[in-house]
Amino acid sequence: MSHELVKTKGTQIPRYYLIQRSILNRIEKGEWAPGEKIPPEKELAAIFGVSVGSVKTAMLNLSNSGFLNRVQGKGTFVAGSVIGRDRRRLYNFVSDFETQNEPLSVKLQEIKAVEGIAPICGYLTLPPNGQMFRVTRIFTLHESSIILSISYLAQRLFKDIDKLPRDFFESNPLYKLFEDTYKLPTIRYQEMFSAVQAPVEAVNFLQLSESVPLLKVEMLALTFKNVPLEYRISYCNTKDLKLFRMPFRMKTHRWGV
Amino acid sequence: MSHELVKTKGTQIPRYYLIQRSILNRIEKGEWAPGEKIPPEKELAAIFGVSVGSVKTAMLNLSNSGFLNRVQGKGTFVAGSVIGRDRRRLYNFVSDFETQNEPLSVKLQEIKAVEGIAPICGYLTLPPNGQMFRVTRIFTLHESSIILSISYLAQRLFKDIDKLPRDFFESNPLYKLFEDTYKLPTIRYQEMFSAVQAPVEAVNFLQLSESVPLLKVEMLALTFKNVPLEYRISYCNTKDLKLFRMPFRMKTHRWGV
DNA sequence: CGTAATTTGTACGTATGTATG
DNA sequence: TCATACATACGTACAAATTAC
Repeated sequence: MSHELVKTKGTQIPRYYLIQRSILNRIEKGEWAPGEKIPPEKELAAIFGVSVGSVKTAMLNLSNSGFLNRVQGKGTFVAGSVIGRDRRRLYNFVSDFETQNEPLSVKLQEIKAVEGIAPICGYLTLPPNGQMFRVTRIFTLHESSIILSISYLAQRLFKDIDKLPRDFFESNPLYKLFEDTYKLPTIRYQEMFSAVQAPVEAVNFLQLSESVPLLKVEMLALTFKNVPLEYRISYCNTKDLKLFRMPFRMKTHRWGV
Repeated sequence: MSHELVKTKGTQIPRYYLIQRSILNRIEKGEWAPGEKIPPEKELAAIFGVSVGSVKTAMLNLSNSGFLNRVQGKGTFVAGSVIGRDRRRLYNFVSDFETQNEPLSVKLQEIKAVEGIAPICGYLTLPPNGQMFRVTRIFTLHESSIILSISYLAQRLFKDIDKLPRDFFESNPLYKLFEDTYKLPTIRYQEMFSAVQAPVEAVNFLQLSESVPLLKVEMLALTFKNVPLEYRISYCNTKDLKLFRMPFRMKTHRWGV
């Protein structure tokens, strides 16, 4: 029994926190991959040389923060991307506060190697002439095009993504592709909202008769250690449907509030 | 010692959940008001006839969900509105992903009794000719007007709010006024985003030379039992600054991830 | 199909550490 | 310095879900 936590006496850092960090470290290094089962509480308690209670606290914290999924009777598993964690998506397109969410369908328009676009290289921590892929997609609802989405990815991280079959892009969300094929789960993301006059590409792709105001959403998706994965610009036609943010609810123990 | 939890044996509902509900119930009824100190763990354990551990679990859940604030050595206190819970606000106006948040200042433009505006009465669960107050405010940054914000409140809930001094509206956020003066904390809110051509009021108040695209944010703020408090339309000029959503982080125990 | 083994969930009791006033 | 109240930590027991036999 090799206790990994050599000593905590004399320190003010709680043991469960050290365990959290240790587990998270293994996940970040890919030692424990998304979907994988990690050792049970009792086993971890032995490994770390602490009580099951301390391991439980650590695992509950990591579960609450979305890094682990715990299932009674089965075990504890490494979670994937943030975005897919909740059953429902964070954003939906609705016509009113009361109406239900409508599912959008995706169509891949183009995937192309590009390089050196000024502010985007900065977001992706690439040099000014950095090699990127540009993924252009259209989101439609009932035959009408609602969103033009343009994603930029570092070629370094997503080798040969342009060789993948189109189907990969249309049957799954992009973050799922990152996670499954490239082992890069999305851990957090930032968003910026603004309103713009529709640029020409948007007028074409969204089949607008003229330049109308569009909701522009810029998103930066990051994985572990704040490494940027994707910078995305979405132009949303909010004439009929508006972008709705679900009220956030966190789960705590199994019986949340 | 009058045990409030008569029995849980034979049921599948955990004790800590019943305690949660009981505490939350007292808060909703105003028995324990925002800011007030609630009995310590040991005392509650005696009241409910359970162990301190069960009370702790219940209180941690309520703390994580934002209904309670716990301070080591002081006690547990009833929290106020969601919006002010985190130190930083959920939304900020920035020019770029990297830039820091800029503090906006508020100016009350007008507060007026109005009635029967079609979809808004529905949002506020008022009859079609319902009596409301309309609060018009301008948010500025460095002398330039960024946001025109129009709030609608039910007169029934906010009696004589139009008699309050202007200062009340300009020195504090609106949710703070709701909570402090009317004892109505904001428990959750929904938002809808869209892009619109600036309407005439916005052109005037935001001193626009012409009609430009504006980010329109509709918000519905709710208190306990999903009672609507405020329906707000914000027109944001995103020419220079964009609406930025902070990456969400939840706290679990004191030493979060 | 029932039974046992595994694993997490709930619950109790106790002891000690640490922040607050 | 001391009492109070929450935080951390241990150990134990049983319940409930899942899987394998």
